[in-house]
Amino acid sequence: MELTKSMEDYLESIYILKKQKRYVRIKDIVEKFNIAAASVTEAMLKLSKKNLVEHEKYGYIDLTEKGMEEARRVYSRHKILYKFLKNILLVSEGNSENDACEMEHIISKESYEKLVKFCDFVNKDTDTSSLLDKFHNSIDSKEGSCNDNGGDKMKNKRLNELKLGETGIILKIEGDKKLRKRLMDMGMLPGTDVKIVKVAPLGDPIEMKIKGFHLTIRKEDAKNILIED
Amino acid sequence: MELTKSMEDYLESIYILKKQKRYVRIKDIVEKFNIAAASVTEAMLKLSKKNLVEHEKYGYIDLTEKGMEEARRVYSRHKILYKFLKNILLVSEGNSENDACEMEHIISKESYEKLVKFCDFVNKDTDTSSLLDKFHNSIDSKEGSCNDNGGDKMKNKRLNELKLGETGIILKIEGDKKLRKRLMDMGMLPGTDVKIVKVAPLGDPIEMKIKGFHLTIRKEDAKNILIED
DNA sequence: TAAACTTATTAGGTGAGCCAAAATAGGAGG
DNA sequence: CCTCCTATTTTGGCTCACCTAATAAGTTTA
Repeated sequence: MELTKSMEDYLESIYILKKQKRYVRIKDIVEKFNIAAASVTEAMLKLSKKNLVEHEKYGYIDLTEKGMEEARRVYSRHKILYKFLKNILLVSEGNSENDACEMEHIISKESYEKLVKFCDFVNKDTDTSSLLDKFHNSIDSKEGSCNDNGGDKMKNKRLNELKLGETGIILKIEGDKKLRKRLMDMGMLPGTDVKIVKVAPLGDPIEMKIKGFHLTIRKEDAKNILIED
Repeated sequence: MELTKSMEDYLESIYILKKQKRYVRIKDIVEKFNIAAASVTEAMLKLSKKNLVEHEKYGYIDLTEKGMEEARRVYSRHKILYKFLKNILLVSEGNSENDACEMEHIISKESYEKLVKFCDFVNKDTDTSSLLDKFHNSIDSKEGSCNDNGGDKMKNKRLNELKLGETGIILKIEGDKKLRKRLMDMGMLPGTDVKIVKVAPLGDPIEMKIKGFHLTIRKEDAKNILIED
């Protein structure tokens, strides 16, 4: 199907309006989005051609079964995103709503499903609520730790500087060609996630998990791998 | 400033490429996004005019101080979203990356900051990790509970059907005009969040929290308020 | 029932962001 | 120094999602 963000927005708003008003007309959508009526008329024409909406000239607007499905798909994403932002992260109502409105169009099915499970889990598990309270308290107190961008310049580490249990993403591999090739053959490509799983007594060698399997390299070699975390 | 998604993407990619390559050229960006070189040339022109990028014809591309700031703002959002999706929700690498790539442009400052704190909290608090493990285990086992859209039709409840502690969003208020006006004057407008905080023995009256203050209404009246959760 | 008002449609136009094809610049090797 | 190849720019065109202004269809009301 592949709908644009706008088209999804129109379908979703028709869906919501119909729950409240029984009859939806061009004007309702105009008011909802604050756009020119001409734009809505045009959009309804397009959606009609795609069999997502029924709309005869100067008449009421309705969703087809297909349109309903799409609208529900989008709206269910909206709701879970809103809940997560509002109730778990304690984002303000306005920002939760706006962010949910945008993210609903782009979140993948997998992320959506995992987020549903996460919210479910937080709701049902009793241990979680006290922990969540703890988190909510901590939000207000310490205002630090959050570098929007200013301040420290996000300087990069090298692989040997990562501590046990830490994770990072490979940014770049330095050193001579031979070494670079050898490391890359082992799966160390820029963009790959690594996690340090064991460090020998003197910090050498270092064992890491990469692409699901374990890999051990010498500290000397690790110095050639730039990491960002 | 108000940059479009595309422009933010270009800035971000230049930022990342420069960390890896020292010199960034049109071709690098072409390869990164798989678009025509003409589009990149055009975009660089626009960014130059906005003083975000330095680029002389047929030469190297560099970020100005201002461009660097913007790039870092976007990139820091990317990283935290990726981490959250990948490490907390256990979304696959590909989807985490793609979703982060899109969401980075739209997430509000507040949501971003709260998400940073949340990830921080999860990392530092030791109680959390065991709980997170519990969540991660639960992900694989129960595959249910996640209605993408099919199946149940998201039917709406009425306010009196909400249980203690549950939350919902007001969808619509029915009943005669007088009642509707009275309820709306108390702040019950469509779109408002409510949370049930107390229910008297026979389910009447019902006390709820709405817009920060408490409100008590009769069960009879609550039946007129449609809720979606 | 016709004027007055509201709502919707048509027509024509804009900017963003992409494209293909043609023209041009820069660098490497003969 | 010229030729060839690749990288870049120019040109002209396309779609999407908006817009304004003019027109037409419904609706209300005197």
